[in-house]
Amino acid sequence: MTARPTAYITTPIYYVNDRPHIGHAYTTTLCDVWARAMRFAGRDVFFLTGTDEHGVKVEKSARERGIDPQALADENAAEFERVLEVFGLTNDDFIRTTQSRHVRQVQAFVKRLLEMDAVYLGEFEGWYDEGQEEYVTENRARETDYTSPISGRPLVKATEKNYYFRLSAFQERLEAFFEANPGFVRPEARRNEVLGRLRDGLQDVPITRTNFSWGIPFPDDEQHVIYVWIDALLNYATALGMAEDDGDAGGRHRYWPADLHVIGKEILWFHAVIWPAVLMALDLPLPTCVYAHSFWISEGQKMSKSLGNFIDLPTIERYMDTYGLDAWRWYMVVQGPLGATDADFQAAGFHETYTTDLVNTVGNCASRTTAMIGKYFDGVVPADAGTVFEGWDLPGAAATAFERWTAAMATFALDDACEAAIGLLRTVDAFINATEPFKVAKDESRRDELASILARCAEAVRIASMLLSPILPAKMAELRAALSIDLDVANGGLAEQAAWSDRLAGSTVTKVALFPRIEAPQDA
RNA sequence: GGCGAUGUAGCUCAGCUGGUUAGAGCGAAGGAUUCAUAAACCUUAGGUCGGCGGUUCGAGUCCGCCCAUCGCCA
Repeated sequence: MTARPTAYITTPIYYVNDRPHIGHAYTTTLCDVWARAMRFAGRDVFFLTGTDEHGVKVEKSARERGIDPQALADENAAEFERVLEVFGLTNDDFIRTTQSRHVRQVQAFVKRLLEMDAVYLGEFEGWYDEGQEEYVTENRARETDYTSPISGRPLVKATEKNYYFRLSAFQERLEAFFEANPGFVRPEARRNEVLGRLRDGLQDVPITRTNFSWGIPFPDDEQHVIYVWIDALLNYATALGMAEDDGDAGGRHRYWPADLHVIGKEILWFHAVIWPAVLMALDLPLPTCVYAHSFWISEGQKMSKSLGNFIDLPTIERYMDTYGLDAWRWYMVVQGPLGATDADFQAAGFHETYTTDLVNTVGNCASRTTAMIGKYFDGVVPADAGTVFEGWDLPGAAATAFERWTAAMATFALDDACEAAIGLLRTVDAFINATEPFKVAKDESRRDELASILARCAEAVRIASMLLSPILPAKMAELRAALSIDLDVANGGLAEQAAWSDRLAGSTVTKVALFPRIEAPQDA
C-alpha cells in the first residue's frame, strides 16, 4: 500500500487578547475550503489552527480583570474554538502556545538554536519611555525631542540584555532561496515587498524580553522570556511534534513541511523571512508557500473600534442565520481579499452575490434540471441516447472545468476554482436554452433527443456539485441526496467522481430548491 | 521622508511583449419565452482608458512630471 501524498495547511495562531472577527473567520474558512478540496482529491491532509496566548498584552488584560493570565487565555481560546464549531471548520488539531507540548518543544528548539550559534546574548541600547515601558527608535525619539509622546517626560537612555536571533547571517541564503522559489511568497505583490525589504539588508532580531513574565522561559536563563515571534511561529512545528524527544511517536512528521501557511498581510515579514531563516538554522525543510491575503474593510471604511463597524461574531452569525453557512463561505471565497488589495464587505454586495451566484445560477440550474426529469421521466434519470447536438460538448466542458478547478486549487486560487465550477453550470443553462428540452418534450417522436439532453444535464450538474462541495459542503450534500448519490466527499475519489459517466441513469431524482430567494435588506 | 503598487463603463475588474470600431460580470432599460427559485435567454447601455507633456507612422499599452488612493518601510 503506497502512502498518499500529504498536504499540510495552517492558519496563523490567533492572539487571545482579541475577540474573533471576520479576519479570523476568513483566514480559517479559506484554509478549510482548501483542506476539504485536498482531502477529496485524495491527499492525506493536516489542517492546523490554534491560539497564541503569551505576551505582555494578555498579561496586562488579565491583571486589569484581576485574574490569572492562563484563565484569560482559557476563556478566549474557548471562544476561538467555538468559532470553529459554529462554522463547521474541519481543522485536525488546535494548538495553544500554553500547552506543555508546545512549551517544551519551543525550549528544545531554542536550545538547539543556541548550540548552533544562531542565537546569542546581546546588548541593546536605546531610548526608553518609562511610562509606556517601551523603547522608541532613534528617529522617533528625535522627532519628539527626546521626550515621551504620551507623558511628555524625558526619555532615558537604557540598556537591556536580550537574546538575539542571528537573522543577518541568513541574508545570502534567503536571497538564494527566494530566487530559486518564486512561488514561496504569494501573491506576487507581496513577494515584491519582501524582496525590496530584503535588499535593504537584514538585522539580528531580539527573541527575548525581560519586561514581562507571561511567556515561555528561556532555557537556563529564566529571567528572559521568549518573545512572541519565536514562540508563535514554532507552533507550526511543535504541533507535529518536530522537537519531541520521542521520535515521531505522534506519527505526524510526515506532514512536514507545510504546503501552505495562510496568513494576513500584517505578519508577512515574520513568515516570509524570519520563519525560513529559523528553519534554516534548525536545518529543517522549508515550507512551500506563504500566502498572505489582504484585509476586509466594512462598507467602504477601515474597521475600527471607534467606528464600531467591526464585522464581529454576532454580525457574522446574523448573516449565517439569514443566508446560511454555505452562502457565507461562498461570499468569503468569491468576494474576499485573496489578492493584494483589500476587499469591501457590503451588505448589499453580500445579497447580490448570494442571489446572482447561488440562487439564480447554482440553485436554479439544479432546480430546472431536476424538475424536467421529474416531469418528463417520472423522476428517473434516462440513459443518454447518444444524440449529437452540434456545437455542444458537455463532457468536454466538464473535463475542462475539472482541469481548471484542479489547477486553481493547486495555487490556492480559490476564487478561480469557484468560477470553474459555477461556469460548468452556466454551460448547462446555455445548453438547455439552446436545445429547448421543454419543447422537445411535446413531440413523442423526439424522446431519444429529450433523454440525451436531460441525461447530460444531470451528469454535468452532478460533476459541478463535486467541484463545489469543498465550498458549499452542506448544500452540495443536499444536492447529492436529491440525485440519490451516496458519497463521502471527504475521503478521496475526486478524480473518479468528476469523470463523465452514465452512473446516474436509472437513479431517482427529486426536484430541489437549494437556495431560497431572500428579500433584499432594507437598510443600506 | 524612502521603496513599491494602483487609478479603464454606475459597481467589481480583464486588457501579454504598443497597431483596425477599448472588453467581461453585476446593476439598469427594453424585448421575447416558460423547464426552472418573476429565474434562464436576446438587445441596449456610447467610458476624453486620473491629468499634462513626450517618444513613435501609431499608446490604456513605453518615458517624464503632476494629482489621488493604497501598501511596505522609516
